[in-house]
Amino acid sequence: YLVERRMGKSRRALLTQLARNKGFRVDTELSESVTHIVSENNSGDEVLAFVEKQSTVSGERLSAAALVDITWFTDSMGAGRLLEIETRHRLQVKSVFSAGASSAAIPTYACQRRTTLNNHNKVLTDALKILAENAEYCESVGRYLAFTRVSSILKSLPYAVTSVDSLRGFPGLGEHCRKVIEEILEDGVCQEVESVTQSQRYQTLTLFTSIFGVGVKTAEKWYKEQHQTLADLRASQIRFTKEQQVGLQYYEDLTTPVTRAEADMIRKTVEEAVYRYLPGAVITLAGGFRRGKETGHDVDFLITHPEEGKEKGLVTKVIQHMASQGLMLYSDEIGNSYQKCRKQETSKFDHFERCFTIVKLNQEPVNTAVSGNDSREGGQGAGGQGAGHRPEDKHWKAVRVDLVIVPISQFAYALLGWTGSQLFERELRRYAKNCKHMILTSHALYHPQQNEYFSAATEEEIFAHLELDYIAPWERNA
DNA sequence: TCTCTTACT
DNA sequence: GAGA
DNA sequence: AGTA
Ligand SMILES: Nc1nc2c(ncn2[C@H]2C[C@H](O)[C@@H](COP(=O)(O)OP(=O)(O)OP(=O)(O)O)O2)c(=O)[nH]1
Ligand SMILES: [Mg+2]
Ligand SMILES: [Mg+2]
Repeated sequence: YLVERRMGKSRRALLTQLARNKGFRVDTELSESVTHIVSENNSGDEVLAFVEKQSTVSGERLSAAALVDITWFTDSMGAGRLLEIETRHRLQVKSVFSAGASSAAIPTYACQRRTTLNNHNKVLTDALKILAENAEYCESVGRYLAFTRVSSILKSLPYAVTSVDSLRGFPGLGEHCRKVIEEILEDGVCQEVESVTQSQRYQTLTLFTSIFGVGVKTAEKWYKEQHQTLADLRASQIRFTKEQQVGLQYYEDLTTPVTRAEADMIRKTVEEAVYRYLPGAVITLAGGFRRGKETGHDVDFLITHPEEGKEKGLVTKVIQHMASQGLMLYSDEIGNSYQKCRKQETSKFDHFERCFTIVKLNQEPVNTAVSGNDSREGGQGAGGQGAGHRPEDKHWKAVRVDLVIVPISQFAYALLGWTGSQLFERELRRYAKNCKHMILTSHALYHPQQNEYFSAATEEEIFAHLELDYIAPWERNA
């Protein structure tokens, strides 16, 4: 396999052709059948990083392939056969651990690790996620966290786990998780996980908690009342909250993943409304999309202004404007009144506004047959006919959108707080408290003992205050 | 035995 | 469920 | 009780 980076498309094609003419096999895809990875003008570390990125999809194991310099390739071409790899051919990997030795200790907190989207252990992490969810359904926060943390460690590994022995020293990985992993490595399934997923309780609570406005408590209550399907709920006499009403009404749309392209379209709409009132405002896409995800359950935006205070009261205006366009299907504004009024202290806090909305995203009329939302009454304007199916002329989609208006002085904290992932946030705050005796929120970082607040203009500065290595947004997929 | 993120409606 |  |  020839690495294109720094070699160039044309030169790579030329060398590939040349080698094949001489009877060598050259693959254009990385796979486990690759024996040599040849690169030109890249360091061993760079090639390794590249290989890791490539092998994300199917988690192939390439550890057998040797990383070699172009000189090995040219020498071999000259000799007309595959030469033994000499030291001068071998690309040096700085991290020393190329030889397969178990590498450095894994740090305890997810905020001390880099977790990108290429998960080499999806089967294992999916299984642990199911046990975590099930613990949540048993209202066991502790067990939920324990399973979730181990799952996150496996997501951060640059290789696929193949033996339980290699798991020694992993923080938070105890008897129970080890047994789960062992069973899956052995025969592909774990009995406990299988019995959870096939249980009626797990399936029903998963369905009910996927409704906006429904948490574990409510799902459990409805399950105990013998409800099992959305149709049951809709046909019942249950008194739904406003959130649950829209959650059921737009269920189909809200459970359909939002694409990056849709996020960009919504950004345009938000920009138009925001700039109308505050032309100098700056809008930043946060949440999972900022971490590089291709899809999400919602779209998260941060809005600020270079002049402190200019942003005050913006949320309401933006919501009202979008509502006047008929684009606001639901909104819940959240201000900043303190439940716990801790001391006086500056205008450090003050205005910080949020709004959870459901917006109407206009779409091109699409021809792909059946799909629909609420099974009884269709959309607003037009006639929703066919029982349970989307009318042909429904040309929009309901999308959850979160808006956060933040004064520039708190922007870095809000950005860090709203970029996630959720586990990354919890771990950052847990680390701050336990290791640094500090409290981190999405507004500030402070030291209660010394009554000191830390200002930060960038996320880098916050990591520095915490004495953590900087972790980039795409490495926060814990 | 205690802890497990923090803040809002 | 696991660590301090 | 729910949301992020
Ligand atoms: N502190 C704190 N922050 C949270 C919590 N839940 C979410 N956040 C932050 C981090 C998230 O990345 C950000 C946006 O939340 P979302 O629910 O939209 O999740 P995210 O965008 O990561 O994924 P998504 O694709 O939307 O499901 O808000 C929480 O429980 N505590
Ligand atoms: Mg999101
Ligand atoms: Mg969100």
